[in-house]
Amino acid sequence: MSTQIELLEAEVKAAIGRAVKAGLLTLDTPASITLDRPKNRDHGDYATSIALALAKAAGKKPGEVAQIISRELEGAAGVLRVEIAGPGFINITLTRASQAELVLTILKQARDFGRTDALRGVRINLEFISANPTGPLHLGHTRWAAVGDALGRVLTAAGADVTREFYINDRGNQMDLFGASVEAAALGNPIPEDGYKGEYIADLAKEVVASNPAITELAQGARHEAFREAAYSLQLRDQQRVLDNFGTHFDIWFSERSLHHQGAVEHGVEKLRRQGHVFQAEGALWLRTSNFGDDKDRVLMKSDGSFTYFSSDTAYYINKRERGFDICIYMLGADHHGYVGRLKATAACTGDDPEYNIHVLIGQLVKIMEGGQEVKLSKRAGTIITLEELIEKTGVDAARYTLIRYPVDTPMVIDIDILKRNTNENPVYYVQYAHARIAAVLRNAAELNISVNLADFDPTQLTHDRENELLGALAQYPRVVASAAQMRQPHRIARYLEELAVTYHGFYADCRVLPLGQENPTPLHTARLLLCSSTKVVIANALDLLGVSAPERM
RNA sequence: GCGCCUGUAGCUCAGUCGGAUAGAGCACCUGCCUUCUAAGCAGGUUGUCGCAGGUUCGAUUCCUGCCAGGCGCGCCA
Repeated sequence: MSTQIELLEAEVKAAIGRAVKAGLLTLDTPASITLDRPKNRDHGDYATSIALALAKAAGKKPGEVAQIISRELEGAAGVLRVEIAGPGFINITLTRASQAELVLTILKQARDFGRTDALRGVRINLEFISANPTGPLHLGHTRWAAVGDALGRVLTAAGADVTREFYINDRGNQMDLFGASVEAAALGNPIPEDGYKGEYIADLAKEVVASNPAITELAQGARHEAFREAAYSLQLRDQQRVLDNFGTHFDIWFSERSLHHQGAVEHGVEKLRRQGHVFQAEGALWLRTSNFGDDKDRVLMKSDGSFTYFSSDTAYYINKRERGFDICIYMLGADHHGYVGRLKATAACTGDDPEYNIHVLIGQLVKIMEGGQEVKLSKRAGTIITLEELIEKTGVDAARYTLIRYPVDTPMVIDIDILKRNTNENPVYYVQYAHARIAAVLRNAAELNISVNLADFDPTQLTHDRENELLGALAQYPRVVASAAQMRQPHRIARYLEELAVTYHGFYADCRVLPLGQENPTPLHTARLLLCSSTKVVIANALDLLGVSAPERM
């Protein structure tokens, strides 16, 4: 079950333990050892700077500590050579065969290879997109549609129990304005001053009237409501359809209205009151969020007796926690970063630990280039690019991959023209190509009747540098998944995939996998074939975490 | 004014607890398919890691200040 890295880390730890026991070192054995994959191949298969880190505590020079540890480490399972370099790095070279065992591990675990239990048992509510149902999803939502979904998959792979949730902002002035806009379009009246003006409003109007011709005959008040509700339902369904096509699925579509209907807001206020952070001032009801780092206190109920949007937010958070979620992750756009303080403070007001129970990810905005120019997005002016349009232009895989490839706190620039090109200017093809290439090799191998029986795998066959590099890259995968989950950074999966693809392509160029001409299959052919097969498994698993397909042919 | 994010090659960007000679793609040049997918491989060119201090064996990474850009600071939703 353990990968070679984990085993080696345990060996290093054990070596330190032995040194301490023998009185060679006086210090506490560190809880974890970090092994790095050195960039320079002369530095062995793995390197650790643990001796440098422990030098001070041990009261010795780093070089001496490294000497002591490396002496204990020599002869450990699978270790071929231990060397000390520079100020005290310990460079470890493994026997080739011990590294090659990984192939069997991967092929046995197959789809489960890379899954960890880093977050086992943790119930996570992952909320993202949460758009108003007053228009199509646009590029602002797109980044989250891709990244949020990928994060959900990554957290699941790390063992967490994840629920993806979309909060429908179906309450308030925006909805009325939206309804009034559709109504006006249907009746041929001018769209209200602050109304929605996109073409889709006219389309919605037609659709509403087509499905219910009598709607225009209703009395004004009833008509207004009927238009709003009909348009709402159509628009929501449209959002769901588009997200479905994009491969982003939600477990729960949570209506803000339902929160109010079930009295959750009053319940939330009551809970906060019991915690002692609610107070009355200037005729309004406030939450003292400033006690927990917020810049100012927030109003829960206005002096006119109505609840604020903030009160919905707090109620919603409390509702999530009462549904049993340990961690609530929010994914918000940079234009909402002002919410972080109050959300965290709200969590603290309910008695939660804002460092653990709530996690707010802020995504910087996406800038779009097309035809060499920046495309300005304005819902008002109707110059939005919708998620659907982006998919039409680039395809789901290219769009998803590009959006996920960058950390969310970087403002990113997307050039539509580049995305449209099916060339390796888009790294997704480079990665997918590696997968398709392996698939082709495996197809050809099947025709040649080469054994892919695990029992015929001989790890000592894999002695080429390229094979060694590939094995090293494959061994990284589980820890990449774990760190992507822990850091909430799915882009790490994409970057890893690119590295793995580079390594595979290099291997492929230098290491012939199948027999040439009339040559008979040898154990080396089988070993390389199984190495290819295990690489294919890892690429497919990683692409799956991004929601990107792993094609058999390209 | 206060707060969050960003500043790394000509362009777009990577770079988990500080680690060895700072990386990738694109762009530009040169080689490699009469045998596994050339959407590939190999090689070449490209840097004041925004600036200035500090912390230490060691700083692109941590701390402080400054400069530049993006975004936000309602009893709006």
